[in-house]
Amino acid sequence: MSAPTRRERLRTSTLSEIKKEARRLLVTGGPEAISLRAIAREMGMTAPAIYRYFDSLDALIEALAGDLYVELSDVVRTAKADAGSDPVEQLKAMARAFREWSVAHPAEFALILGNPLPGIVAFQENCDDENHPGVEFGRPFMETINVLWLHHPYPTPPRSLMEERLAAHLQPLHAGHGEKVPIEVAWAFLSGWSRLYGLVSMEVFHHLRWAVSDPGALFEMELHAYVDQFTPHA
Amino acid sequence: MSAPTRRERLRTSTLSEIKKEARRLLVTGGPEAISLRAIAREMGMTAPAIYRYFDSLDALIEALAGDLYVELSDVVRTAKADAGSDPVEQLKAMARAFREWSVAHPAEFALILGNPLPGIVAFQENCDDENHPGVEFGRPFMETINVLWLHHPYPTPPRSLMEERLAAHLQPLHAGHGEKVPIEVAWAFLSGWSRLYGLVSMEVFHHLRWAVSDPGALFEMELHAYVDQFTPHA
DNA sequence: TAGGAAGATGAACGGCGTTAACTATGGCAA
DNA sequence: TTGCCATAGTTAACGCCGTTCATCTTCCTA
Repeated sequence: MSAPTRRERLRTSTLSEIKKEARRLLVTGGPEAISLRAIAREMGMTAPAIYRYFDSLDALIEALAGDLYVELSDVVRTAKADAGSDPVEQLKAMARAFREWSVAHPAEFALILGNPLPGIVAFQENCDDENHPGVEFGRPFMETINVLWLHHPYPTPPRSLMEERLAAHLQPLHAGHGEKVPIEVAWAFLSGWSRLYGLVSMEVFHHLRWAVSDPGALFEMELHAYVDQFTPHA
Repeated sequence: MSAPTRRERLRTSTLSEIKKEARRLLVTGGPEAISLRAIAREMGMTAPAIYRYFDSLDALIEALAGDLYVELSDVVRTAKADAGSDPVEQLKAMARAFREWSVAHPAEFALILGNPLPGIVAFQENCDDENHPGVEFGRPFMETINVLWLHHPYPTPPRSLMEERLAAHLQPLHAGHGEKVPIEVAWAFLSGWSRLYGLVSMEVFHHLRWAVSDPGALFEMELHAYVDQFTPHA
């Protein structure tokens, strides 16, 4: 726990400058515009020097993806914290925060939540770790839905269906989020997340252009329909 | 309407061989593995020769994407035709066919339904044409949901919400599918398609690995939940 | 049968990731 | 203070890539 030496300070500074430049390229030219030579050029260095900091371009991209996951997780977590104490409002705030970040950062979204590049595949491999960024990202959603379930149960598919189709295949989720996640919570989470992801992903990738001129409005409608299942009806 | 000349026959044959080879590269190495030089090498040609057939690599990829859209549309249409006359069964068959094609052809899925490459962006631009492959792909879904709605209305979000959030922004959809699509059908289609897309996309891109070991089972459960809304309950 | 269009070629330009050999430098131990 | 060595950075090179240009061959047609 000693103060970092001068060498160490320089090293971490260069390291983050590399990633900053990589992100700039990502934003301006998409994932495949990230190149060691362009990064080095912009930094006044030569490309091979970067190999002192990353094993390969893929490793750099993987590290960048990790950072982005953390950034997105923070955005979502902050939105939840600012949303008051009503779990339904928390859920809406998190979903909106996720969409807004994604729409505002399409290239970053593409990198971590789109078609995985070679460098990203490895990133997804060991996600059974409970500290993996992906797991961390899902946690606030899971917790909120858990609160909702404990507060007043919402309708779910028949238990028999959930047992057969879901409970038998949840080892990875339990590894990250603990064994005590009720099957109903796991269902509501996965069902909701896939809807959220589908909608946002289609908007970010312009796969809704042919149908709708204001994806944000469609999102709000679907969000309304989703949280509606959690509010008991007369 | 005359018989194709020898030149023309050779040309179309070379053209489709190029695309065949491009797809082989796509499948074995992902979208960014498609390269003119590799295609030419495999065909016993040199790279510049391909410029007689396509303006650029991006144009080739765009053409390939068009073919793949048609292939996927055919798969879905065939599944519908083989599913009998019950619209709910038709819907399930189409959804399953979509998933199966996607899981079996992850690289192709990534190309046409994932993070758009530069060459794909142009492909998405003029999708207000009613013959655009994307519109064509959605048509059998839309038609089936339309039949369901006419047969016996299913529950929807409040009309006021649909009017405000959806009806005002449906010009593109109406351009492709006609003005007469009821708002309830548009809603059920978009809602269902985004769920289907989200789930399949996450499975294909391995974004469910951290949660579920058998995405197919989750898919079946969600499909069940989705079509359930179309079957009137006592 | 002459000529022009279409198909294909080789060379070249600038870009890329990556490796290898080499140089300069900062910080620590003797 | 001196000597050393790990660390950071360099240049040069290899083999990919898309693309352009000038050139050559082949086929079809007028």
